[in-house]
Amino acid sequence: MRSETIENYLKTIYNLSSDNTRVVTNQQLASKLNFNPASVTEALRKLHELKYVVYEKSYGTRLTASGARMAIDIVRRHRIWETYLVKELGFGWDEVHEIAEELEHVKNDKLINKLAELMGNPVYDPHGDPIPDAKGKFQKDKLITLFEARAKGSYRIMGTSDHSVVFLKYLEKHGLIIGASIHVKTVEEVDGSLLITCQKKEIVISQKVASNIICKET
Amino acid sequence: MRSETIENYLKTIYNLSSDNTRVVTNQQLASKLNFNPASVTEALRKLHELKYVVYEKSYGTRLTASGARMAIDIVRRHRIWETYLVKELGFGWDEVHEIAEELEHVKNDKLINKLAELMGNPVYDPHGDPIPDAKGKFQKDKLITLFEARAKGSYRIMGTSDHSVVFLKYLEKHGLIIGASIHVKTVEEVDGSLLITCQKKEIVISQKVASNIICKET
DNA sequence: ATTATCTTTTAGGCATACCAAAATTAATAA
DNA sequence: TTATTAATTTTGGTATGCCTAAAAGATAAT
Repeated sequence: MRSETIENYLKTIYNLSSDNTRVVTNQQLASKLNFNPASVTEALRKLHELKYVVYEKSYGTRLTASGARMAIDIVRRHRIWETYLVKELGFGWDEVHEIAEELEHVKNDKLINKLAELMGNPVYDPHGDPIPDAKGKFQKDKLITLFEARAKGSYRIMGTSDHSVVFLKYLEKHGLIIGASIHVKTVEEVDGSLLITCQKKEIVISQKVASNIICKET
Repeated sequence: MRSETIENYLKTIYNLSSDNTRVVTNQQLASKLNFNPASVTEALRKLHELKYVVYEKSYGTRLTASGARMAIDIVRRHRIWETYLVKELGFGWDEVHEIAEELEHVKNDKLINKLAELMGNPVYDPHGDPIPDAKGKFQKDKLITLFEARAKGSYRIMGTSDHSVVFLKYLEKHGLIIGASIHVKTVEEVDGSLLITCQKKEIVISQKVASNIICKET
């Protein structure tokens, strides 16, 4: 199999399986890749032989450890390139996806690591998606403001940068206390506001508030 | 035909034909591309249909205008990437060729032009090969020092930056006067010295001397 | 001019990666 | 449970781009 073919399948399976927690169906893959389902069946059988996926017929597919690693490496390349194009070359965040789709197939660790280093090893790309490091690990411990996070996912509140009574009362009212687990459900591009859940309640918080909440990914 | 296949053929034909001045044989292509001659025949017939080459059987091949243009665009992308990798990312000049071989296939004019701009639109790559501009033209009129040129080719001496009597006598002694045509035969990487011919005589000139001779490509 | 050599082309094959249509299997509803 | 519907797989087919071996054509030497 051509390496680009393998990469496109693994990447798509990874994205559809939400971090490899779910099994992916042939139909999902076929529609995402714009292929005929018959082609997907054929490809999956080969990927199974190559030990990149576990494929049980008429059931579904999931990535093996080596398949997931390869997928994460592709994701890293894609997101580093997107970040580079936006931050260093001045592209708009909406025009970089297609270019990164091609650049991601250039497999050279030194190149990607140098680009990452040049930008201070960013942890999120311009769309707010997390960038795995060279070892394939997603940053989870670094403290960031909720504004910097700008990504769907789960976080734990670790502190605030605004210590005024007004602000702390506001947080307390919504249960946004230190140690609380929150979940970012949507990120509004227009004004940077976030829709989050905290203790089963949904709250919309503004960019301003978000930028004063210090948290870490969980 | 896959665009990468087309590009690899056109690029190779361009390089073998020395700026499209000669006709290229199937065997030359086959050995350069590490393909069987039979495969080359087949590909050339398709490239002829696609109007990228003029191919007469058992004679040879040359690029059409559109084929040459495409080849030059590939050369531009390749050389811009090589320059970028060396100058901006700190790669060694000897390790960038393979990476550029992959990056050159990413066709996005805006990307290449931004990279070029970032570097001040360089006219030579780290190996001393000329970089065509976005319109496919090679720089020929710009005045440069012979040191900057660092490339095999023909030049005309247009002046000097060192006007001392000693220097001018030195030049005169070797016939390196204003208006003289010279030809750079080899560039010594170690010390930047050049082996040139001037009026049929061979002369080695140091980097120091070269950097005081102003010339233009002819 | 004829033979020997070298190059190019033809002919037939193979793997990849896609497709459409038919057959099978699984899921859902009556 | 059976019928219906939906998803998956099988079967057979296509274009691409490479291959080898044999045939044809061009070149060079005697």
